[in-house]
Amino acid sequence: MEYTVQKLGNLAGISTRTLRYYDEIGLLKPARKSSSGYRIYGQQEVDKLQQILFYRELGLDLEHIKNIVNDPGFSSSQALEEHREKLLAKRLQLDLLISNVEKTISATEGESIMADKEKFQGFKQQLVEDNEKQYGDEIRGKYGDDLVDRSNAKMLNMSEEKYQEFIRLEQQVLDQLEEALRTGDPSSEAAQQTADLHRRWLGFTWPTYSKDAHMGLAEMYVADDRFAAYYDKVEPGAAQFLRDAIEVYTAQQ
Amino acid sequence: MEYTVQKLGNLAGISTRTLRYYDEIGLLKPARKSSSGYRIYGQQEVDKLQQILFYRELGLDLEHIKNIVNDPGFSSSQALEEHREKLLAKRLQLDLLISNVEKTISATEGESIMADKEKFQGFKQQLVEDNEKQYGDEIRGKYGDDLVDRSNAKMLNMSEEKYQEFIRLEQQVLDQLEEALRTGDPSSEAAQQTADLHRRWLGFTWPTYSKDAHMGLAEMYVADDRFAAYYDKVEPGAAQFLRDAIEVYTAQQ
DNA sequence: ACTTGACCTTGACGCAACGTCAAGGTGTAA
DNA sequence: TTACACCTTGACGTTGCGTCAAGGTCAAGT
Repeated sequence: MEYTVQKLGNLAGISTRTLRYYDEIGLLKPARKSSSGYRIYGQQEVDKLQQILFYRELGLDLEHIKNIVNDPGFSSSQALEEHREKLLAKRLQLDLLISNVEKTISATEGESIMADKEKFQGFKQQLVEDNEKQYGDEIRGKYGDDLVDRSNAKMLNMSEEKYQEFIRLEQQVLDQLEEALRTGDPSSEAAQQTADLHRRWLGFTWPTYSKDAHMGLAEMYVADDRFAAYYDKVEPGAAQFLRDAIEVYTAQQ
Repeated sequence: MEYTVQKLGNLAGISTRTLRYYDEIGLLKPARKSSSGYRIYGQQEVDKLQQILFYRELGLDLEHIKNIVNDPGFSSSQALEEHREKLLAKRLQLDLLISNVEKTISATEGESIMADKEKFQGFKQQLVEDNEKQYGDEIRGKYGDDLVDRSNAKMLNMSEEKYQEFIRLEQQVLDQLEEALRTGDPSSEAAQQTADLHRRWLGFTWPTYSKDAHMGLAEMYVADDRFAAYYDKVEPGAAQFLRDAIEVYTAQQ
């Protein structure tokens, strides 16, 4: 039996465009071309197409399929195994996505205040992850894996009331920082109060306190644009000012 | 604070190209442009970007995000709910994919004969599904839902030994059909034997036998290119011949 | 012989969300 | 002034086709 594009397309349940495309990328070439240039497929091509569609159903991309069906020596089992890994990873990601979306939905239902909170939570979580990626090794090297992990866990599992307190305190730090900035002096009473508030604020997310870690974080506030921006919202230079205040604070205690 | 593309990019952890793109599609436009044409973003834009990235993390496409962040009246909860449905559907599909890939892998491990078998299984399954889509209503209307469902279930759950028999019988049908074709007569002994073999072959997948259903399937062999192609592999016209033989067979019994 | 109408061809744009050059203007520190 | 980092717009590439568009081919009916 010989088939033109449409015949084969109907047979296999695919469009003629798809067959032209497969020809174009060398995945499935017709057995021959008629005198007028028509693509003519034979039985071998039908069989091969069946293989191709089988692997396509499994979600492999055409480049891999090309290798599998054209190169008999190609390890299709290895390709499938790799493909499986990719799919599993994709599912993990998808599960995470779904749980995040659901969390967001249930938060949105509970009024917009909660929505903001959840948004912030998500943002925090992302911050933690980003931070982990960028500074993870460094901080872990300095303060140990355990501290970092416990800090993250503590933040993400905070209770509702604690969270409200945490938020209030955060705002207080910002307010106090604004006032302290007007003194222009990092060792002023207002500035030192800011540093103290900041220390208490840290208590919500850090399992233990140490001057070194406190100072290290302060340094990061000026080194990392993302943190700097958070405090510079108050006023440009606020992050630097806070860092200086904390330097005095940690030296005094 | 004001930000150029790179500053904002670093702050948010995205590329400048992404910011240009968001500007281009009207998702996030800079607060203003400097005299030399530089994009300048302000605090509002930073906040908006944060929202955008939050929803992006949840996997929403930019078009939806645009609606959510630009149109305050837009129901973000509805968008999220729809998004959730889509994700769940995706996960179902993914689960199915993974199970198919794993089946294929374990089949491939048990030697290439098994690989062929599984491939065929998959193909059959697809055939059943396709067929269901195309003729489902029609057949179901004619013979009842139950018969169709049970036929599918029977085929997909066939035991290993049964399956081997099934395969052998299938080959016998084809061999016998080839021989019968040489007689050129659908009522010949050879042709009637073919029809009988075909009947027995059906017994493997059909829960009950009826002449009507047998004849109906034979009609489908010539009506549907996919089935026709399967038998026309033997020789062009084989499907038609088989149909004719079955017509005689069912009339005689 | 001529006209439909169904089939075939190649070519090229569109899709989502950017990555990645390329060519050229701008800002600033040495 | 020279370097160098930063900015701009423009445009192609990615994946797997869908969807026209403009134009040949083939069998059937008139």
